[in-house]
Amino acid sequence: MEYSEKKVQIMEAAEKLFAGKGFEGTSVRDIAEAAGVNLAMISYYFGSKEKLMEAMFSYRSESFKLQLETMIHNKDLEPMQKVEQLIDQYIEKLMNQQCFHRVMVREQMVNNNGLIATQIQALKKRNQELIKKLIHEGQKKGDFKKHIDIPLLMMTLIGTVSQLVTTQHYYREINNLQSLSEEEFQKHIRRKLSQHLKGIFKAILKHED
Amino acid sequence: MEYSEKKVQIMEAAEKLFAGKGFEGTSVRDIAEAAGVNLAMISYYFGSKEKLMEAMFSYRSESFKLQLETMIHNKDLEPMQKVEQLIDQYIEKLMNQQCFHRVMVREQMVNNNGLIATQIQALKKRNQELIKKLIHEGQKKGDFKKHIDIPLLMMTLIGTVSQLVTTQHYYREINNLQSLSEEEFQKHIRRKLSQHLKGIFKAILKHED
DNA sequence: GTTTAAATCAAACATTTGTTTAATTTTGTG
DNA sequence: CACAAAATTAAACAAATGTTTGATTTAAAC
Repeated sequence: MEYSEKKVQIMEAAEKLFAGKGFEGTSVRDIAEAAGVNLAMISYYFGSKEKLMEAMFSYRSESFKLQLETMIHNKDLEPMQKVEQLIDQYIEKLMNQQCFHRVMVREQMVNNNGLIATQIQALKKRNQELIKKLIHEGQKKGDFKKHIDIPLLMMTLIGTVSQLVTTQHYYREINNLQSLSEEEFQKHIRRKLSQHLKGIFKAILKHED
Repeated sequence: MEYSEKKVQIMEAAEKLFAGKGFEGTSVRDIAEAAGVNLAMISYYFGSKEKLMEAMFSYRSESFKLQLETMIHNKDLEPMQKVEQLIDQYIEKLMNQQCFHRVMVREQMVNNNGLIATQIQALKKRNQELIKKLIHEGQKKGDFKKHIDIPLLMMTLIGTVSQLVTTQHYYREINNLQSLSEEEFQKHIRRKLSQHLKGIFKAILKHED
């Protein structure tokens, strides 16, 4: 599907609303108003509300993929450095697309076997493969421990970032960070998260217990 | 509010539906049918759909609280043992109330300042206080490191469990666990999670880096 | 400038929504 | 049994929903 300016306009408005109020909680009229287009344009361009959601998903999925292919084959980086880059990339992607992430969190809770579930599954599988390669490489080099539960490790990476993104207002309050500007706060989160997760990964991948 | 048998019947049906399709995605007629009561009974008992949600939330919140008060003051347990019990209790609560948890995940994403947001905030604060006490005790005894970011640590605990609960079908597939019965699979998850999180906590609380 | 297709619009469409009504049945109490 | 309160029901309600229609405007091509 090609994305005309108007289409993108609608998809981005829809994304924001879906993130805040959910798919069912957002009316087509809400979307039309937020996008500044006539109500009928949504059916005209996408066919239906459901198909708008699918289109938005495809649109965002593309830019949500981690860009690791070249980095992975870089011989100048230690495995641990690569893992750290993976963590930072993941944080970056997720923090930069918080709305889309919220939509994804909602969607993956319903185990429908529609187009969107398939897309989420594909995204997950792709990232899982990448980190698997990375860790196996480190194990072969003797840098990492044997017997690492990679899916569980991914749960911790994704889960921690996701939890912070979806409940950041709590985090902000509990840490008395209201004085920070929104931008400063976002930077603060990224730095903290990066540090925290790298520590966890290092411990799991390297330390003996 | 007192919970008559019929009220509980309705709340539990609603919980299950809200978990699967969200609040807005569930119609009052859906709930009535699932609970086996007449449509009008929901307004009759609860006043409105919104108030039913709030009632269900209060009802479930009560049994969702961690029971740690007595354990915390037990002098026979090492701080690390207490942390491990905290982890296991958290896993237990969340795995036993997966539907309610899903509803909570959805709700805490919308930063409304209604009754439900307040209840979630209270729950979080309570658990946060408990673990704070626990960790400070361990630090005083010299068992744990100084400078631990407790809120972030909670993000990892809650986030990891939550991520696994909300995407367990994906986890099951990637690990080729389809042959297990549902019950066996749930047990498998608990064991794995417990082991995994205890390792992380131990590393963060004890290891120097 | 005319023609043709695409884009935009207000209005209408049929359903579904949450809630209320008013009548009926059940239950508990004397 | 008689009576009152509570519980249950089918029907109706207005409002909101996603989608379609048919007319009108804009844009592009010749």
